[in-house]
Amino acid sequence: MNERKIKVLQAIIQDYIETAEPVGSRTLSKKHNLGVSPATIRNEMSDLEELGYLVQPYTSAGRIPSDKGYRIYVDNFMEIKMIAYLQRKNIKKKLLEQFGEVEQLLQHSAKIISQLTNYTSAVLTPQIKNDKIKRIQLVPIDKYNLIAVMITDTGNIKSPLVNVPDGVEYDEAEKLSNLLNDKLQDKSIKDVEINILDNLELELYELNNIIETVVPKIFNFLEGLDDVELFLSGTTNIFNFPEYNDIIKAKTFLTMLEEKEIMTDLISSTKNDGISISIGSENLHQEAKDCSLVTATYKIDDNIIGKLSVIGPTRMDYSNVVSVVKQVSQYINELLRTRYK
Amino acid sequence: MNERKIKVLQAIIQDYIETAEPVGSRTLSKKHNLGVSPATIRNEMSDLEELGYLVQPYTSAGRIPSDKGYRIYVDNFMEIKMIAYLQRKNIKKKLLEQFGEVEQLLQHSAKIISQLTNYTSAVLTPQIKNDKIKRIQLVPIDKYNLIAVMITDTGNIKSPLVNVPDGVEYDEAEKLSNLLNDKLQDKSIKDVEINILDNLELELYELNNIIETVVPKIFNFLEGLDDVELFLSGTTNIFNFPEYNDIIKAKTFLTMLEEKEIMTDLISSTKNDGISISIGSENLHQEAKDCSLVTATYKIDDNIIGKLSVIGPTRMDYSNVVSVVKQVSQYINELLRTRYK
DNA sequence: AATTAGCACTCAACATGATAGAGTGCTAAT
DNA sequence: ATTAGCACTCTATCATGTTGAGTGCTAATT
Repeated sequence: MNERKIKVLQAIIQDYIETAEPVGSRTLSKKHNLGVSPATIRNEMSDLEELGYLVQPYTSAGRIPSDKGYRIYVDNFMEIKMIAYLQRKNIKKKLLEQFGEVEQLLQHSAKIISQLTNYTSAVLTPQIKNDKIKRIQLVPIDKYNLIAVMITDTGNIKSPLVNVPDGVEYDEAEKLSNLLNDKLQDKSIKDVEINILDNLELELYELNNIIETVVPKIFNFLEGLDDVELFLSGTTNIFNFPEYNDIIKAKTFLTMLEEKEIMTDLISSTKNDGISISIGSENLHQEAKDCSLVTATYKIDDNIIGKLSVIGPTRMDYSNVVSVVKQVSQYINELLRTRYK
Repeated sequence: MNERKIKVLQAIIQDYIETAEPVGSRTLSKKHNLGVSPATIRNEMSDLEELGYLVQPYTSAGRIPSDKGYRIYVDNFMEIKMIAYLQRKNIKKKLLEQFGEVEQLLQHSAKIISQLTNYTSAVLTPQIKNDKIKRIQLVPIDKYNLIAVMITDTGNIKSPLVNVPDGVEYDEAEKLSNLLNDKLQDKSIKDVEINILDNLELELYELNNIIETVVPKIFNFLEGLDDVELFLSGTTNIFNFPEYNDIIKAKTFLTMLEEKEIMTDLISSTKNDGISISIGSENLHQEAKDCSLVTATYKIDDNIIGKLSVIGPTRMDYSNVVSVVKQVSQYINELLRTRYK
């Protein structure tokens, strides 16, 4: 790989990202003045193909980058521009405007990212099951209903309604509330187990029948908590790209987006620090073999708790996407840090 | 409109719904044995076109139903089959399985409807701003944070986190809690106004600075509550239909689905009892001029609180869709009634 | 030894033209 | 009032030819 090969490869990739057309030697020598004739470029291209960085859609067509080509580009040649000051300010403003609950913030981040990149963005919420319960309190509504309010160390609030057919008095609820708080505080949700029930019954035997109805319901609720949520935004953006002019391709892509499990897998299997890029066949699922993902993490308390991702064709403007994703994730981190410390 | 015209129209509509191909006189006389020759059918078709029930995509093609044609079919000729017993049981089972919070139930209903109909389904959640506050309670988390738990008469639970920079004591929170409860109970959310603040300050002057931080935050939260939420399911189902083989049509449709305002308008502008069908150009928005909506309402407390809808091409299997939507909405009503009474 | 001009060859994309087939509307016969 | 017969219309499809961007190889040039 001499200097010139690198230049040629880089030029081809940039051109292809821009035009979506296979790049030929003549076009290349015209646009990017490499100082050599098309014939020379042809030879280099032939070499690059042999090395696996380029492919030819058919004989006597121009070349397009292979997954391996994108990979070497992304790892070695790509320049990441800093996002413009005004745009940065704008992102921050928009994020602050919408910062009610954490989920709102994330949903809105997805929207901002898809608008700025023109691709589809996907955000994974924190894995709430790893959260520790910070406080739990039973709030009576009437004789037969109460709300079990819980807040976790990462600021997640859950408040399921619990029905008590036999009725419950105010002071009973309070007693049970205190007891639950003692037992569950600082436990992570997935560690809460049903056998805690037995301990409770021993300690507070006069409330046995209430405990027996309320506690299992809370456990069931915690059990049933969706592990992560997935927010999508800009799903129709793919219609901007010629690779999805084929109705079957478009359908396949959109169907994949609808499958929460696949998306969750794709996103959460990326590496856990900084920006991670996974290209075409590198992806965990066959369904995403024509797509690339650019993923960032966001944290609270120095624990990784979620990821945000851009998904689009492998012919993606990686440089721009990386800078947007990086910036937004950085702001989310800032906002979450100031909020929950 | 003699008897025979009706039969011909009906046959054309059913055939077109099934095949998506313009229906010609010969095909028609073969499939549905109407007892007359193609030539006679041709004459009837010509009449029906003049009456506005049919249109011809181009000279010398078969006929397809116009919006007006579908309308008369839906209003007068359509038979609605009762959905099969086993299927009914299955719907109920699935709904019960997933009945945690109301929102979950609705989200799941959307999924069931889209699966059973093969179209896209959209569900509008209750207009929470019309709900009355049943109970409000402040739950302290630590010195600087508390959760304002609210439950409404329709069973909606909201629990925003409220930050109190100056700190708040346990008993202060309780006092304020009781006061808020007194003042806000049975008020509808949209009637809660900021000037209530002033009254509170007069009554509980020793808590002035806490009231000043906490109460406005709760008001802001209530103000900012999204009026309705929209759940979609089966958005990629449209790719099953030849009318969306055209990439532009597909894009237009999916883009419309992404626009919450349009969808909310379309659905909520339908009539408020029983099943409502709106066909093509009858729809409120230009964007939906090739679509039909079949919409049902669901209620709690005899107040209409939400709608569920199927959206698809005007060439929709109205009969089947109506029966599914009717059945699901009925079950939702049942479940909500037993739950919140 | 590296570069490049020249040239024959390849292949998708597009335009053209011919044909088949489903359908219509009209007229005259039943 | 109904229908058979017929000329006509229009789309869809297929084969054919042309264009143009691109390649790879060879021989000439630097």
